[in-house]
Amino acid sequence: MKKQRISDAVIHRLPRYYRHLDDLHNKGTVRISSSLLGEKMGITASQIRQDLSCFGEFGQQGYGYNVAELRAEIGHILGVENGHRIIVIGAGHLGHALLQNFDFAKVGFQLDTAFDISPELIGTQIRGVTIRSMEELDEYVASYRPDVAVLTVPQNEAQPLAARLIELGIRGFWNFTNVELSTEVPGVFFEDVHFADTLLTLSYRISRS
Amino acid sequence: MKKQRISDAVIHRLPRYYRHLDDLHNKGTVRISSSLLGEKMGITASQIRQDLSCFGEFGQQGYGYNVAELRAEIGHILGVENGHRIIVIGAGHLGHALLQNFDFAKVGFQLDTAFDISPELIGTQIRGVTIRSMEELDEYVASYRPDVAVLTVPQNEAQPLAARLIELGIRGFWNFTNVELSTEVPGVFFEDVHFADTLLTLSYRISRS
DNA sequence: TAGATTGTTAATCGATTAACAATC
DNA sequence: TAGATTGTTAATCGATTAACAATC
Repeated sequence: MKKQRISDAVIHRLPRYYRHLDDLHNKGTVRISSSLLGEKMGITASQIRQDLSCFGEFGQQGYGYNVAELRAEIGHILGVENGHRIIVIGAGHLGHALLQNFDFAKVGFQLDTAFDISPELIGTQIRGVTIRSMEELDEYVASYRPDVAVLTVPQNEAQPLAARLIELGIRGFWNFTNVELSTEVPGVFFEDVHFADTLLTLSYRISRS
Repeated sequence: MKKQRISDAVIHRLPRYYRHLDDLHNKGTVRISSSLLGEKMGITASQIRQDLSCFGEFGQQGYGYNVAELRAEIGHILGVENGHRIIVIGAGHLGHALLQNFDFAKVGFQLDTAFDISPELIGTQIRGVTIRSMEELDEYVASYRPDVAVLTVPQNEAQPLAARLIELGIRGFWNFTNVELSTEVPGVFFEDVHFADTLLTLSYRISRS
């Protein structure tokens, strides 16, 4: 096992490994070789072994990998056992869709609560999660200290809201607004989900085929 | 201008360029140099010039790039003027959120119609888009020939549905189900939006900071 | 044991960055 | 003109692939 900085390319493949291993696991597959997994994922066996070697030795010569074990190891690397706590800010259509459909627990997140400004929504529940007033936000975050905030608010509110939350100790943002967030504060991370970008990539591809 | 295969890395940066240029354009910025744009985007000026050189010469020595012009050029490369036609399949929470909030026109797509199985939804409209019965799907696609389908249906329906749509001539899939789609048919493209992957990346980062 | 498959080192390939002549 | 900044070529860096000894 080499001990070095993990490249972004590797980090971005980890969730994919996790997803595919989870898939195999659910199908009852007990063992898998790097070549078979590579075939399934459309990457080389070499790359898989190289990637995994950044984190340890999880396989066995002549056998391959135990699916359940490797899945758990990668889950561990990704931090799914850390019980990170998450809140949703903005319960409009998209926020509502996430609250209703997205399985936060499956990726190891504990969904605590949601916030919105709309009086009709405040006090209601979606799948057991209470929607609170934005006025309670500061106090809530200060006392319950969630790790991550999902931002499904209007564009122009995103950056100031993020700044406010960073000050209150939030360390991760799952950002669905179409702005790229940033901060000077170290140890704070953003994952910007730009829907339009992927659709434009698709547009590019079908435009020249 | 070098004429060669465009790498995925470049293709994935194009929408970002487009977004940032659009942003500058909306702010009234007339010209921008590669170094200033790079600063804004967090990449090197060299990379921007190298990327753009794959498609042509859009700048001027000593001046930089005209924002409106470069924005239009990249839009053209991405195919936003092609008026691609798109349909949404599945008008549950996520499909509904997209219909309600996502600006398809802004990325050059013409949103034709949506489909769902729910009798309560069929016949209703969301932002002027009619929701039709899934039973009309084949006939509709066969006669109106949309280019792209947005898949916001249950996981297990995704792959067979995609196969069916490919046969009917759909060439692009904006896939929000958590399965990776594939086909043998050439000229068909998939953009899988895996929400969980980005959240897991975030989990990884906050777990080790 | 023989076959399979790992983890790792070395080789290759490609992408990013630097440098600079050309020129607006 | 002088300064700025491009497009492109060359240099560097890093990521992917290939190869193989180790070993289950």
